Amino acid sequence: VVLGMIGLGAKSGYEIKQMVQISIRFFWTISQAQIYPSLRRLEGAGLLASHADPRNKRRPRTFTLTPAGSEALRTWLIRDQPMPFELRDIAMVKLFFADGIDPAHAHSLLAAVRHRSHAQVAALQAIAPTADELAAQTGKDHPQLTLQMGIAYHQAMIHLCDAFEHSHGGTAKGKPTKAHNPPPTV
Amino acid sequence: VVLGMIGLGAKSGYEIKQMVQISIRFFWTISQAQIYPSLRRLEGAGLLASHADPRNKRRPRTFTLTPAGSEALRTWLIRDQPMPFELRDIAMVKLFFADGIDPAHAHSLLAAVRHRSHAQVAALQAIAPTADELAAQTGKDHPQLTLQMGIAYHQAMIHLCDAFEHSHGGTAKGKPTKAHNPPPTV
DNA sequence: TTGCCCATGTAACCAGTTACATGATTCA
DNA sequence: TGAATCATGTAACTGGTTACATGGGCAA
Repeated sequence: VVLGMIGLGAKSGYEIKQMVQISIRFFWTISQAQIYPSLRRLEGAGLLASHADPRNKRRPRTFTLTPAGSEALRTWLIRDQPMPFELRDIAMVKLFFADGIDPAHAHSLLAAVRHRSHAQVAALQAIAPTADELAAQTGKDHPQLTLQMGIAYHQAMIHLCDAFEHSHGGTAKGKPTKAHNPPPTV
Repeated sequence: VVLGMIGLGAKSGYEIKQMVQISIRFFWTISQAQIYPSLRRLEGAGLLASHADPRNKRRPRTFTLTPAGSEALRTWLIRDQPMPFELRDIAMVKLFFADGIDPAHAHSLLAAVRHRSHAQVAALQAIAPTADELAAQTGKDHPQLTLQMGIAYHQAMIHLCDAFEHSHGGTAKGKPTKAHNPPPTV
């Protein structure tokens, strides 16, 4: 990820963090505390070159890919390696066990899940213009693809929440509707 | 998860592991090495009671929920807590950066992702009968819901892979088609 | 001159994993 | 009697996090 983001134009650790935040955070996160040690390791391995601004020491060191770094990134990308799919979602765990609680609470759990997916869709759609712009200007359209995958996932979740609710008596009259609920924590 | 699985009828650590494997492993995993210490901790906290078979020491100790354990599970399920969505998917990371590699390799990466989702859908559909049976016999249908969510996710991935490929020249003739590729590692 | 954002760095911790070790039971 | 499966247990590691610390530049 670090090499990839520098390949896409990130120059400092700080910018890497930001780019992750507005691009791949839906399916990959990286904490700031990992980035700086990684940069040093990659530089030590000859995959990155840093150019410190001599006028001051604290301003962002700018990193660029060395030829070896470009090559390492490329070979990693094309490598046919196992790609395990790892999802950890407490919401789904709770939903799975939700037959053990009363229908009212199960209903608001479902509402919380739906609400969360709504929020995720909104957050992802907010960065869509950036991806579209990138595609229009440079032809790089894979970021659009991964973004759409994120959106599609949460739209599917919302759809299934709705379908499940309808199959359970439609307007649950014994229950406060979601509109009156305090917004569930996400 | 441990309390929940025992609530659903798992009696031993071994059975918990198995139940996770055939139910929630799509969105939550738990390694065997965690389970036994957890069981002891939960028993120490008075949430579980164990009944060792006196005739031999190695046979599965059977655990049951104490009233306090039932209550703890229930309050956890209805608790309005943050439910962060955590996905880590190397495949999506590679796809995101795939504009940096040549179209042929990008294409086979896409094929690998599609193939993986196909496999996931198949694996999930294989356990659908179990969930259906549970719903028919006991009325517990939330496991069906979470299962469908897993399936829907991967179907959406497959759909987007196809759409993306079509938008990129349809039958990529410069490329071996997926049918001729060795099955990509997953 | 205060406060906020940019930017880097690190110590301490921790959840969870891999790998290994062991023993009982069942079945061919 | 040997292999496979059921079943439990633990040591060692590790990838990653939180929290804290620092310091420069800029704008009100």
